[in-house]
Amino acid sequence: MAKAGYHHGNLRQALVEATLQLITEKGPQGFTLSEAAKAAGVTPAAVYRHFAGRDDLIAEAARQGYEIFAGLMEYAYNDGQPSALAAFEATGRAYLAFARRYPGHYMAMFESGLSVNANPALAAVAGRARAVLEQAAARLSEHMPPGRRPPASMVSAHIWAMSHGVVELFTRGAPGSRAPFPPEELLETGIGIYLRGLGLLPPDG
Amino acid sequence: MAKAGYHHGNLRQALVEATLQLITEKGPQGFTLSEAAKAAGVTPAAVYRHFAGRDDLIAEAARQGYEIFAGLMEYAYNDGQPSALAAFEATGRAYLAFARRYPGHYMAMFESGLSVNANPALAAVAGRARAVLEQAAARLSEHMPPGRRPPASMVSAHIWAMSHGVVELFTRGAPGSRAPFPPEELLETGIGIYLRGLGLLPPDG
DNA sequence: TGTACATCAGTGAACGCGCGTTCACTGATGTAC
DNA sequence: TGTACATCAGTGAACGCGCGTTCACTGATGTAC
Repeated sequence: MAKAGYHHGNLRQALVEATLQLITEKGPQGFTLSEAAKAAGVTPAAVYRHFAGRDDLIAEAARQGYEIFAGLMEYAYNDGQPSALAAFEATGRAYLAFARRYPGHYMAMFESGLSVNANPALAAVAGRARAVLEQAAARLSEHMPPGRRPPASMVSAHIWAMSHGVVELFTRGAPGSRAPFPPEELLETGIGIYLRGLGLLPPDG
Repeated sequence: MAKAGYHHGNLRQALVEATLQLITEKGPQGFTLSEAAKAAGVTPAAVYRHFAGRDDLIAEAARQGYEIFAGLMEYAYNDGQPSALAAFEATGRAYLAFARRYPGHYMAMFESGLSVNANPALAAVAGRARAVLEQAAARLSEHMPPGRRPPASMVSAHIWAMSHGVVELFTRGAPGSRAPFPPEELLETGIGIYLRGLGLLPPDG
């Protein structure tokens, strides 16, 4: 890792990691290209060997984040085993765990204001992550009475919105800050009530 | 408004409005004090007559946002009339309407990373807004079987999280961007399913 | 194994720029008489 | 109504700074022979 010479060895990735660290500390808009270079132990000019600029650096951090995210979601979903319901709940927990464990990636992905669709590689992997959520919702829908079930994409949007809201409002020292409950509990109970509303859990489970 | 002389007349508020405009366009971290001054037609130095710096400017924008927000929520809640349920749903709609109508305020409040508790005036009015949500949830709880009802503060946190998530993910050109449904519909159906899960709406209403 | 050479990652100096912040000032406004 | 004066909001020049970006360069690494 520390090659400590004229050539860095793996500067590209070191810059991404410096960026993630800086985003975690100061937010996606709160740092400069020069800071990232310095954090990686390198001259600002060296950054241009690997990235087009600051935005490109953030985009790569986000891309790696989506990669990890998609992997975690797929792993949690586990092909719908042992049951559609259990797998669905596992993806919810995985969402929150990802946000906690990879805050820099999460911020680069969802709070940097970058346009996912402007970057094809980014759009592809983001789509892969979204597909897991939607498949989980679709499999869940099969257990609902056909006439009354909302579209699977709507269910996945609801769950995504609640998960994201919990992360943003209660995971950091944010506005709701008194943090009445642990985020994990908040999300778990919230999803539980929601699933009961869909008729997928017993009325007073 | 346009006094067009050496003295501006109402520079303080003009600066806040310039700030709101800039936040809407470039995000809470994406503009400078000098830009705000220029947008208000004034020298950067003049800003210091009214604000301690850029953060103070953002804090005042957020404070005014919380003021408007609290007022809208109180108006929508309408003292729980005509029913606890209807009033609760109205606050949900008001939340989204606020985010749409006052995007600069919303971003200053929830996306600027400012610490609400660092500023007493801000903390006070933010608390007032939160109190409306919690009261709405508390009144709703009274209609639930006592043994099984979750705490009112949890219910209000759930709803707040889902509302915020819908705003962040589906209201702007954000990551979920294909925007499968109008945000208003998404929030309304989401809250509906959630309330059904609480036993407050008939199982297949 | 040794030498010559090509490659290219990173340097460091340079540039012009806009930033935040300060300061003595200026001139518009309001008020006392 | 008119004059003198106090107030204070906004000016404009100045400062030092760090930024993004470019450029010719340097020196470490890899490879051909």
